[in-house]
Amino acid sequence: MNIYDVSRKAGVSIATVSRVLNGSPNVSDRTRNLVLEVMNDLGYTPNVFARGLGLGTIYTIGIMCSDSSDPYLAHAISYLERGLRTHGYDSILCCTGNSLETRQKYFNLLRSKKVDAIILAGSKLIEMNPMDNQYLIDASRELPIMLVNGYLKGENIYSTVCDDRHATHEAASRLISSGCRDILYLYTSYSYSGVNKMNGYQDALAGCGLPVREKYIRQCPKDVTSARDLLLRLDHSGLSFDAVLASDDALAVGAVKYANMTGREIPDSLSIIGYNNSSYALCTDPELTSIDSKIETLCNTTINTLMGVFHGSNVPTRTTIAADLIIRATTKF
Amino acid sequence: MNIYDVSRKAGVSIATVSRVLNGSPNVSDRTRNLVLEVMNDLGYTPNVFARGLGLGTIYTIGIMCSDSSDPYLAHAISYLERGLRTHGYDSILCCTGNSLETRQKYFNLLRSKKVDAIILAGSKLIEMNPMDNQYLIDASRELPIMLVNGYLKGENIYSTVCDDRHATHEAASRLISSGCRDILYLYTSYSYSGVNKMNGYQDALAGCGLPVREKYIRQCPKDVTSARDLLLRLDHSGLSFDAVLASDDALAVGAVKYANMTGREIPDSLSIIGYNNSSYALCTDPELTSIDSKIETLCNTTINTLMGVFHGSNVPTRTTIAADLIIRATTKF
DNA sequence: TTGTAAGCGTTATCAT
DNA sequence: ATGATAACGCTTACAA
Repeated sequence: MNIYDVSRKAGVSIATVSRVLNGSPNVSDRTRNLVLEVMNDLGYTPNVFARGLGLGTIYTIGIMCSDSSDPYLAHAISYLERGLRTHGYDSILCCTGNSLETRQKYFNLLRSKKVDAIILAGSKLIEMNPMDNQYLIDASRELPIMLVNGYLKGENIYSTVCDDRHATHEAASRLISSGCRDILYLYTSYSYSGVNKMNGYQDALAGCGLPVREKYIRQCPKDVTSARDLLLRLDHSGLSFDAVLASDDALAVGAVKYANMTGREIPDSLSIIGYNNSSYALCTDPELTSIDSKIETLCNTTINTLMGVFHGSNVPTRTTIAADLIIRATTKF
Repeated sequence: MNIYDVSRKAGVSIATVSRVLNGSPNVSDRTRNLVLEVMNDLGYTPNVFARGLGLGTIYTIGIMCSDSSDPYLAHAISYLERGLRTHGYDSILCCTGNSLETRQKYFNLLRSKKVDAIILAGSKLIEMNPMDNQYLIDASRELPIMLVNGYLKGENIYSTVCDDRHATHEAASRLISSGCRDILYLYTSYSYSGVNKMNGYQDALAGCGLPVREKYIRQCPKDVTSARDLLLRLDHSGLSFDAVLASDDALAVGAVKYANMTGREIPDSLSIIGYNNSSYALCTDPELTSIDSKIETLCNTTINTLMGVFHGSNVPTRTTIAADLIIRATTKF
């Protein structure tokens, strides 16, 4: 079943069928309807390969992420996929894990599939060592590279980022205004976004004349239990803190559990702020104050920018979206 | 840059290049190495469209799900994607939402992309009305249809399901053994899996000589707050219950929050069991007893079955995986 | 408005 | 072991 079958049955040439297929205006209504009807009768669907061969594109975007089961990335993928589809694009998903090597391998695999663009979701996909991102810069000569919440400078590379630094700056400042002095900062990774968040925290302390102490900046695997246990250990070791600012809601949930275990009152004895305003934030008692990183807006903006690139519009290399502080019950303000 | 460039530079025919590309044994080592070297020099990558045109396959599997941001499905997608990739297959992701119409549309879209198989993740994609699944049965003549935690009878349709019925049966039975008499059952959807879970609950009650009461079987949107509020309302309306068995951890978390708000002791005054053993289960105090539905095993089995189908092995139409009851602190056993 | 025919880059089938 | 060439099914000039 191909375009020839349709053309034969409709009594027109394959060129005409192709025109109908591609919505060319140079077809009479009568012919168009005839062809459409035949297509329907035959249950004809055009062959994408043949089409791709001619067009050099398949209306498919590659999406890379480290792990699609992470709630933040899962939402990102969901929004990206939905958004792309409304523009008539499919998505090939690629979860790369955390090794640079496999990431490059999958990146090339996507390129070999002739995807029209590659979206990198999550700032963990950008390496801190500039050399390690060279493959992206090289590839960007051939196809647009879109970064969701990550930044990399380059000719055909477009970044949409959340203003994480400003967000944690505000969060920490408000903790300080509400009387907190010993704010523990919990983070998981040193990504573009991770560094910005940490800087915001540090700037806020410095801006208020408070010391930035190494001991109050702690790395922790991104899961509830690890965070809870870390805080129990820190507490046990004699470190005193009256607030926890976390780079992810999972860590903040761990802080709530630590407080519950040790009998500390939230927010009177311990204030807690999470990040991402995920469904985790509503799981705890009291519910988490959290920074909404606007993942949906981030994804939609990324897609709009990409469509702009495809249409040759003049689009910004970098778009910054402001985060929102969602105030619930783990803070005194 | 194509196969002609390589053939010219290597001084051989395109047929020979193609043979090298496809690992044909009918090439002398000398020629093979020569061609390989030229390919490397030129940075040549074969064109997937042309290849697909000839082969009629692109080593790509379509994955459909209702919503990739649901934690259960997000994990499923992650496992499926990873597993397929280890077998050399790509995945095209398609989130369809809950309307049958868009589902059919996307299904056909995947078919038109000539994917080698379609995996339907989550039992919500199978309709209760058999007529509405006809499109799957029709399509299964052309390509294998794989169901993850859903069942549909058909020639080329393969199901891998979790024994949900047995799981809730055991959970409810143990609640009863531990002294509970008024077990509230919370569910979200009437899917294949949803119905099985409910039946397990009902059977357990009946098996213990307890009445199955309509009032104790309640539908609820799959989010923490809705579940909490529903329970508050039921409590307020005078319904008395001493246990909650939920079809999803999110609902069970809502039950914990209800208990916290009303001051009911867990598990002494209220026992709670969730489903899926997701990260939600560790967010609450006390932590949730939950049924582990073995999503990873489900996905891996699905992929193994699919590879079996591709290789013409004799594979089972339906594979059932047993769930595990993970006992934590919201039950008296 | 419609048709003809030349690509597009592979794979596969013949010969040799 | 290698080469020539015909598919594969579409798009797109160019002609009519």
